[in-house]
Amino acid sequence: MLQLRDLPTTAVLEKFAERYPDADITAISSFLHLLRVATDLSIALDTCLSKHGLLQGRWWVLILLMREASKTATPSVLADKAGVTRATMTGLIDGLEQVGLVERVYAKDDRRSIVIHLTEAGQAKLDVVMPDYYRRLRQCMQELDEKKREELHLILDLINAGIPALV
Amino acid sequence: MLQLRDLPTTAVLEKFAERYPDADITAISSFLHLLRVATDLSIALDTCLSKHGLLQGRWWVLILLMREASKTATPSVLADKAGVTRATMTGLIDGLEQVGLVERVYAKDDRRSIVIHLTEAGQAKLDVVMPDYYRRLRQCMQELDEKKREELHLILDLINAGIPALV
DNA sequence: TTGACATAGTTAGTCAGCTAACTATAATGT
DNA sequence: ACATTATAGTTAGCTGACTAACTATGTCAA
Repeated sequence: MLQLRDLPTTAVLEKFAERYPDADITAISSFLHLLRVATDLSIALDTCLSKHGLLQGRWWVLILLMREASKTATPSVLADKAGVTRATMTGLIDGLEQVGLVERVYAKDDRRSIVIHLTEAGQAKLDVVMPDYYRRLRQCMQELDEKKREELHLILDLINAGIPALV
Repeated sequence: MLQLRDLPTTAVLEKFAERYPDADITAISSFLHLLRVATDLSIALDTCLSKHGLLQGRWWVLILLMREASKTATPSVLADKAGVTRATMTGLIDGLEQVGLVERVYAKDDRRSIVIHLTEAGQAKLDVVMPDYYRRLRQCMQELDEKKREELHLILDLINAGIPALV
């Protein structure tokens, strides 16, 4: 995703709207603002995680495993939940297995399938990363009171409902 | 950016909050919701642009050039405004130049520098892409009234101000 | 004035995503 | 029962970001 360092001013958008009458200035402005803040958040998250030797992909896999009572899941399920292809998940698991945070366990009932297991080291890594992440995130959002958080939730759902119209 | 197909329920977050007391459940929920909607928007934008043979990077370069009265800018300035490295901008310009949407013009005053010029074909491409993009975006955001757009703006600014705390 | 540093753009190599094709195994319908 | 189809995971190769190193040119201070 681009970082959109230089968002258009209203004056620029008005100029564009003269040439392209379909332009809805506040819609464009909201859209770009949303993309920009989200990109900056994502970059900040990566920076935070990289201090612990993780990136978003691997970190998310660990979290998905921790959510399970058995601390295990198949690569296919993990891929679906993380929103990546199975091929990408193979790579993420390779990386995590090499540093000992997860292990591949071969299934007996279906010999095509394997399960990925969160190791003790993987859980220990989360026990360091998550408190740090949660503490930082709390600070990041502290100026947003509960009312604003609810407003945001509603607004995001409205935008989300409109996404099919964009494609 | 991950696609976060499977956001945690409040129940899952409460479970995590037991183990990690710093967890601020509505902050986490807002954060992930924002990232997810923005990612989906970005993917939808790419889908829309790809119908015109563009991706976000190249499209944004064309827009930045069109904003200028001279329809030109240097690669360095474009890189800064698009939030990519100069190396990446070299590649974006290569691609745009190959299909004739921009051209490199060698500067006389500073022989290190070149300027990138939006060609007639580049302007013509924008004149097709932008109305389509604006029309779709208007539809996508149509359920968001002006009041909600202002609320969103305010909320995003608050979150943005908190980002340094996340890094 | 000239040596050190700064700036503009490019090149080479890395990385994490992707698609498409592959192997192995399981499930299914005739 | 067995040929076809579906599923699980991996591999190979592509892409568009990135960093680091490079060439060429400009700037500035001793």
